[in-house]
Amino acid sequence: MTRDTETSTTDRRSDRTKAAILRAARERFATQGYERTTIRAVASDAGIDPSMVMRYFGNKARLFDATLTIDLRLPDLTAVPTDELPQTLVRHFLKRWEGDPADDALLVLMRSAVTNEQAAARMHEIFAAQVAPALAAALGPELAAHRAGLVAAQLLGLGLTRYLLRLPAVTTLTPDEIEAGLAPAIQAVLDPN
Amino acid sequence: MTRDTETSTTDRRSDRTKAAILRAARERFATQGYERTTIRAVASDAGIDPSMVMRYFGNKARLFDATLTIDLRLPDLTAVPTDELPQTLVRHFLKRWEGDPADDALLVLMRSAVTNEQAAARMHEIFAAQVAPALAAALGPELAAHRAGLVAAQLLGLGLTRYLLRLPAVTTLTPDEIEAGLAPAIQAVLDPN
DNA sequence: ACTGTAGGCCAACATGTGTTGACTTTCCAG
DNA sequence: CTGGAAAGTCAACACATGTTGGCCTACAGT
Repeated sequence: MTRDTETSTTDRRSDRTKAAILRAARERFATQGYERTTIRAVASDAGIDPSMVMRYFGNKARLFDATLTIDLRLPDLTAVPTDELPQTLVRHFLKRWEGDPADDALLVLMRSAVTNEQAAARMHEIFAAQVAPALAAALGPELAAHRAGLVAAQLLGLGLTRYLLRLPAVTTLTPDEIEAGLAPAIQAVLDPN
Repeated sequence: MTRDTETSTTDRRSDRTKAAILRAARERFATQGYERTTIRAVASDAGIDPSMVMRYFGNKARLFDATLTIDLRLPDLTAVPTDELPQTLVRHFLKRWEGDPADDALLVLMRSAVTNEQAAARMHEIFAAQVAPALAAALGPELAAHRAGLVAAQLLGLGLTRYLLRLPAVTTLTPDEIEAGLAPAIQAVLDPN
């Protein structure tokens, strides 16, 4: 598509198609989930032959796996005052998702993790590696251990109902309304009493 | 299995196998979702031939549809004091799910609704027909209209993380801990301020 | 006993899928 | 120029799945 005469260090031709495959795969997995996404469709989106997908990623499961590299990009929660923590969280996820939910890897993952063990396992990893530590740093380890799960439940519940199920009662709310409604709820979960 | 010499009014032989198919289908759809559930597997579970499934239900989509008759069995929320409403809700859903999540139709539906339009539409119906009115009766229509979605998000978020994704941080909590942690959160969502 | 019908089984078809291997084209190093 | 590897295409295999239609079997009504 674009001119590419500028040869950046390692700019093999395969890198571009590999990237195109990944982009197409993310899109498909995101909108249709693992089972309904076909190698043929991904290849077609990427403008190449299905066998290329196999050459670069081995098989469907590994392609899927390559798709699931996720960085929640959580801000440093120790820098925010405790009482602003809930709204910071809600705002952070809303911001991520309001852009283009269809290619946010976290939603991709949610959609698949519900029926796919591999994806569910990856979800556990992400929670353990990113969410839990961030909350532990902000709240102290004991409290976080008991409450992090419920916080995740609330945030994922929002993602589920608004972006995957698209429940009208949730999609009609504005981001501001959601922030105003949900932040106090998360605050309540975090309150130690 | 059981003796059935007592012929209750309309006890055709087909009714039993039809019921067996439905039971098997619920179980499969619940644990594997729509796509990964095969007619052959359902038939095998029910101990009959795949073609029987077609005879009774026409096709896979209609079998699925027959599976989705859901009654949340929400208690009469007007009978509970407003400040006990959240814990009543949390307890109600926990009770339903703690029994055998695998054959609770609501979880079946959630699992499928994430990738299946038909199921998602049914989810909308159930929310509109059961959750929204119950909350409207207890809270008044205006408040309910703005908050019911977030309440649903929180309850479904619980179901998602605990029973579908099985996040350790949530599965390790006891029902009592969940009730104690989540009820105040829902209360916060309902607080009009 | 006879027969029609509902309940059930079997074998096959059509299709879509993941995956493979052989063949062609591109393109750069020597 | 030229050879050989990298990048890509093509056609097919093997298999699972939804679905169909023909056949068998039990059994209730006559």
